[in-house]
Amino acid sequence: EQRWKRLVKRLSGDRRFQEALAVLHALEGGSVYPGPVGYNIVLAACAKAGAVDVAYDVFHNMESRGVVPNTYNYNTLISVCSRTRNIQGAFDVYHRMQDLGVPADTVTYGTLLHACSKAADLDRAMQIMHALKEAGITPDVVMYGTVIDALGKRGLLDQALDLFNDMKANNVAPNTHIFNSLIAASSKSNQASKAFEIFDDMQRSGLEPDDFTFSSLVTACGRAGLADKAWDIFQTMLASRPKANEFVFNSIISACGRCGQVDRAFEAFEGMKAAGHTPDSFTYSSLINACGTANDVDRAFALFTSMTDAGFTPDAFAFSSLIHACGKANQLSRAFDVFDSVQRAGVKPDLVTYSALLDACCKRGHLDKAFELLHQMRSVGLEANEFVYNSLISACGKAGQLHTALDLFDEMRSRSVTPS
RNA sequence: GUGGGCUGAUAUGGACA
Repeated sequence: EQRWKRLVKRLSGDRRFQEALAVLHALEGGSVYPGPVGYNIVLAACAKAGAVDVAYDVFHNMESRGVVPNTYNYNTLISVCSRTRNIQGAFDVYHRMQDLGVPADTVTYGTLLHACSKAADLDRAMQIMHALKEAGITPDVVMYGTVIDALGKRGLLDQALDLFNDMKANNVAPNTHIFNSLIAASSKSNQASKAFEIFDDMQRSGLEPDDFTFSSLVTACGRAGLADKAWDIFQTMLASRPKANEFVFNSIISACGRCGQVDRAFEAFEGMKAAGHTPDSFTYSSLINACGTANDVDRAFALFTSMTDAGFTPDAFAFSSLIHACGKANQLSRAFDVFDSVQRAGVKPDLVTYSALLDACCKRGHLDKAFELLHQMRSVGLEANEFVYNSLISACGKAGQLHTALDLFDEMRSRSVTPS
């Protein structure tokens, strides 16, 4: 009886959706009835794979086979829209289920809220929250969590905290997700002390901090320049939870790097490997950055080499970090060498790669080279952003080229790039 | 009626100031 489920799961997990459907069709009229559950396994796999069109096909296929979609099926379809930031599609599905009298549940609302959040439509999310309360429905902990997290990601820490209080006033008990979101929100808003307040609150509530908690805390310290505090909390955590995951290690490496603590960053790097984790692209670019921040270009290059020796393909982040390190140490020709090697490595330089090099040129007063790069990036379809304009304008200013600076400023405004 | 299955929320890396 469970065999067909495993088969359908495996097939749809391998993106063999048509074969999965064929299995469901073959079961029709037999002794087992996969029904909405069977189709939802396929739908959920489409959602994970981001295969929107296939998901709709599966949904229609289910209907045409006389299987009436239930709340779960509609929820999954809403989730598909949500993942692809198709907020309109999500609400269309919701309205359709209302029209057909299929009851919405907490998951429906939670998924809709998540859709709003992914599409950065916080007003709509708040409207839903209010509408639910008007209808006498108290949002559950996941709904609160979704909106709290969305607010935090937009830098609206105070509103996130307001909602946190609102949920407690409604007797909804905060869980680990909620506290972790708030700690991450504090980190994003560069409020490390707030992060620790929430951390204390979390422990007073009897909840165990997890890897999410610690990586957010460490990141908060790193952003605030609290090197020792980052290291402290990391060490304390290791004492009680030696099996921290790679996120935690990457976070401490990055935090140490930001604070100019290269040696600690490398110590954590060793600890990471000793813990059995394979360093990933986050690890390497954080380390390169750590070297760059400390003006140790040679160490950055050595690391870059060991990274490729280990069979790792550098990505645009690694290259940009290396270019930035060269620029910061006034090694412009080396920066250009790296830039050339980007293309050779088959990596597409992106806006940040260009702007790192362009800024290095600007800082050295090589306006000609900077404008050449501007031209070059435009020729591959990359437009200048605020960072690029700022670099150029400030370099023109220093070089006494006021006309050019003003022209750039006008151009920037006419393209409605916000000056800062 | 009850239980179960498929669906929703959290953390890490690069450029100007």
